[in-house]
Amino acid sequence: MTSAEAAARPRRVTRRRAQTRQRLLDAALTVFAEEGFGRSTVDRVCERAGYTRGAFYSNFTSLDELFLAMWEQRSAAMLADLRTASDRLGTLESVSPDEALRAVLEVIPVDDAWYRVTAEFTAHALRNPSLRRVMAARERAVQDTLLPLVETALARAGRRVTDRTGLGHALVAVHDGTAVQCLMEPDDAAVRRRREELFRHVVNAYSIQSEGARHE
Amino acid sequence: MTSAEAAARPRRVTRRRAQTRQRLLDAALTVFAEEGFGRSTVDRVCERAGYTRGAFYSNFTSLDELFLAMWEQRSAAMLADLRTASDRLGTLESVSPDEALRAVLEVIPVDDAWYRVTAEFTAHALRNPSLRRVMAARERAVQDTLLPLVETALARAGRRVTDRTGLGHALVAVHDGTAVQCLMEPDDAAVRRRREELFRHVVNAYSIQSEGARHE
DNA sequence: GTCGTTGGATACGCGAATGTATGCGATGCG
DNA sequence: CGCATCGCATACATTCGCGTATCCAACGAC
Repeated sequence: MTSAEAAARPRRVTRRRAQTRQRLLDAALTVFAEEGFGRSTVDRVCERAGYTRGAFYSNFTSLDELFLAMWEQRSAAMLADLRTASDRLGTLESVSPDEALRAVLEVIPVDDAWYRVTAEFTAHALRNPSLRRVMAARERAVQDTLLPLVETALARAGRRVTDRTGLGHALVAVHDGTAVQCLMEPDDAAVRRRREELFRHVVNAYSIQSEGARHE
Repeated sequence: MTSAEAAARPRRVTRRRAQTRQRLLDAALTVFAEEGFGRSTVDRVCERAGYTRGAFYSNFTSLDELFLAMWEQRSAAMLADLRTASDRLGTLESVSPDEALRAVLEVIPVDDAWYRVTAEFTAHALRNPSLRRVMAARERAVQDTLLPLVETALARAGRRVTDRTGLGHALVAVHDGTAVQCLMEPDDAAVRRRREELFRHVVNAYSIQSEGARHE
């Protein structure tokens, strides 16, 4: 319901149709990552997916629509992974904040292609009010998924979050900022360690030792 | 020396030439911010600058070259501003960390057009090894300028930085991450407050009360 | 199997952007 | 003041990408 494609005519989605649509979406990720969204063309996406432009225009009306659809699909998948990990961690008895952090960072891998696309999408959204709203909604969803997990892990370590919204935004900002750094120097393990370190610091800074908790 | 244009033939740079070159650079910022780098064309940049394509090809060989030149010029200017502010703060007697933070944040305004371009450039650099090196160098320069300033301000508050490189990278990451948030919701003052708050937290997290200092 | 429908390929015309080649006024130099 | 070079405009050929219209094959219902 988030995207606008629901407004089109209610075309019956057959299996065949769904497959080519998906292949186009997958190809789009690769092509956008390689060429950049602005320099990408319908031709290239189709070529990569193994179709011709006829298939494209039968499934999408513009590159923008494909881009948005792809981004929404991929980030929804990422969010689902996050929820799964969150549930899994929730059932465990003892989870240290460090373990929780590691688990989250594993689920949200700093994938090269995906982050390139995200960077493009961000730049694109800065120019497009409706895309801005999409991104804002996504950020809220991420926070809603992430915060309970973080709070649970912290609670087990005897800490309580002081500023929920502050922490939520901080986590997203830190993720975005450090992800770029990781991709800029992909072979430097130190960058990733610093990333983790920064997350730890931030989580600590936005929480305090809760009164009833005994230390260690 | 950072860019590669020095490899061209040593063309005498007359005043006239420098002017049109500069106007093209200025126009590029606007156009790239409005249309996105990928969607920008030589035509549009020239139109905006008040020239024709002849002028462009007389000064640059490609849009990529113009983009890089523009980015380097603007970020060099920003760095110069930062140094100026740093020097000015250095001469003052008492500067609280908060004041220093404010001063720095004012010098690095989250300018809409500029940050859109930065986002584009980042995305572009993620795809281009040589641009990556340029960005990495720039980040190092920012850190080299910023860290002394932060350390001085902290020292006056009786604090000492524990992990310089960690703090440097953290500051850049936080800036990038929060700048996006500020631009996504430009009218929301709360976002900017959270940004400042996060900076404070990070600076605190990467420093400790130094031994010889008396509190207040 | 037959027929209607659907999915995608092919063919076409068009506009836009590119890069180059050439022309011409402006500018600097003696 | 005249000449040579410079700087930008103009003209041109070409390529590229788009969107549509049409066609053919695969599929599904019965």
